[in-house]
Amino acid sequence: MRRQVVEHFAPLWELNSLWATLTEAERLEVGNVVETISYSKNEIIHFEGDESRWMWMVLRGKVRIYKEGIGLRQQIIRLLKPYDIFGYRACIADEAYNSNASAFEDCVVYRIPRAEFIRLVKANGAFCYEVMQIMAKDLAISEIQTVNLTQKHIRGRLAESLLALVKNYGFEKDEQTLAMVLPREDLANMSNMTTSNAIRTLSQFAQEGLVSLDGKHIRILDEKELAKISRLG
Amino acid sequence: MRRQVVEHFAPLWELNSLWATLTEAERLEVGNVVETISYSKNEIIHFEGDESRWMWMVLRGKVRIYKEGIGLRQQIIRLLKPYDIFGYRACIADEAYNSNASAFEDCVVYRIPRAEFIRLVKANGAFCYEVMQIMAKDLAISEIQTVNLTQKHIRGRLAESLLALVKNYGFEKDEQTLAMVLPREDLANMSNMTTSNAIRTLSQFAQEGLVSLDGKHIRILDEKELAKISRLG
DNA sequence: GAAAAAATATGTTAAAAAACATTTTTTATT
DNA sequence: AATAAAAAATGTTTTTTAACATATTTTTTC
Repeated sequence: MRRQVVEHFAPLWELNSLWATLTEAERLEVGNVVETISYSKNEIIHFEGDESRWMWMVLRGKVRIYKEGIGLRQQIIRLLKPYDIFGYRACIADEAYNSNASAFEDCVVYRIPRAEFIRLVKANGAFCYEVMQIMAKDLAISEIQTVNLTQKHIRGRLAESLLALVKNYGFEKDEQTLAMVLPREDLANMSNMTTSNAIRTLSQFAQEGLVSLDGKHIRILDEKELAKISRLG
Repeated sequence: MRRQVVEHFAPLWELNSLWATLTEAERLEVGNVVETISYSKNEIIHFEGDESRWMWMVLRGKVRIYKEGIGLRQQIIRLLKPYDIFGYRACIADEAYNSNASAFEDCVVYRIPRAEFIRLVKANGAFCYEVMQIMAKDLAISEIQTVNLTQKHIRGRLAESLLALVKNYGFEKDEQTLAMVLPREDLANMSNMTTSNAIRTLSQFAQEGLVSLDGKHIRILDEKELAKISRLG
């Protein structure tokens, strides 16, 4: 269940370069209106179509941003980690959220009312520029993703997703095991394929010695070859 | 061939709400560094991977923004019309352009050096906010596009593209003929399908009375049914 | 205006991936 | 620990769409 959290977290401005741009006065203001909320695994944080009343930041855990298309088939747009922001696009465009956000695992988030976020964007040029740069990166990722998902074949798309997970979450201490444990269904929803095909193709990769599988734990054995498969489609 | 244009165009700040935010001093500055360039049909304006030295605005004609994926297959990201801006994302992210821009037809564009554009963004909050809103809209379009192109079948994708063209360019005086004349190949590159399939599916639509075809001119006869085909995938 | 080139049209075949079906394994619940 | 539920694995069939082939029409070039 969603609930207010009493546990203490570091204030926003100590967490990343975005919030570090705030002035003393702004920090006070934001401190007064920020809420800390925890969600349990798979709980929905916001729905596509909901009025964008807040912009959000992940504090702990991972958040899944996804759209539902034809026949409730899900497309994961982004997987977030601590200190990533979300919901900011809808706030800026003054539109409803255009995707769903759900707790990938138990997690804690900060949320700031839209009005306060927009006030900061308009009042503080450095803050605004930071948000812009984040959005510019997200836009590039989205455009690249469109081409990857439409033009590459299943193997290429799956390899692409595995490499994206490596880039985003890195490895465990062994420098091989993906530091992100996810069900095959999510891997499928990232890669625009059915769960069956994600499972099948992943076992093929294992048979070819590109990865090794231990339940949900994936070890990346041949990153170079995966990159090649991804590149060639 | 690309060439400097001597013909007179209205100054930027009279053209749309973005440039209207500039102060007198900024207008002078920009006026000194803006260049007017004309491109002939299908000429490349910038390549993916080129250093983002300018942000651009269409003055006359249409511009095609596209990416090349596997095997040089093209995906059209956006089709622009006068007063639309492009190349701004790469300038803000301080990255190379992530797509190609080419003249869809003979056209004239303004271009502003990246440094000047960034200076404006940082100095003028209203200008910055306008750019942000444009980017927020483009990001939403890109995310929707990803799901459309990956989940819908050929008929749904083609219907979607036709409706997008209607929305973007409108109709001729007859209120039926699409005010945008484009080869089937571009329609295919918008819709993630082969040219053959765009041609075939378009003739099917014609046979079903949804559109009528007169060479490259497309009359939309049953927008409601096209919307239904698009919606159901 | 004739020839060449490009675009459109349409039929056929092959490849890719979804859909469906069933079994096995893992995880959660009592 | 036993049972139920969920996830993973894997084989088969069907659908979708690309690839290929070829003819026709339209546009461009000389």
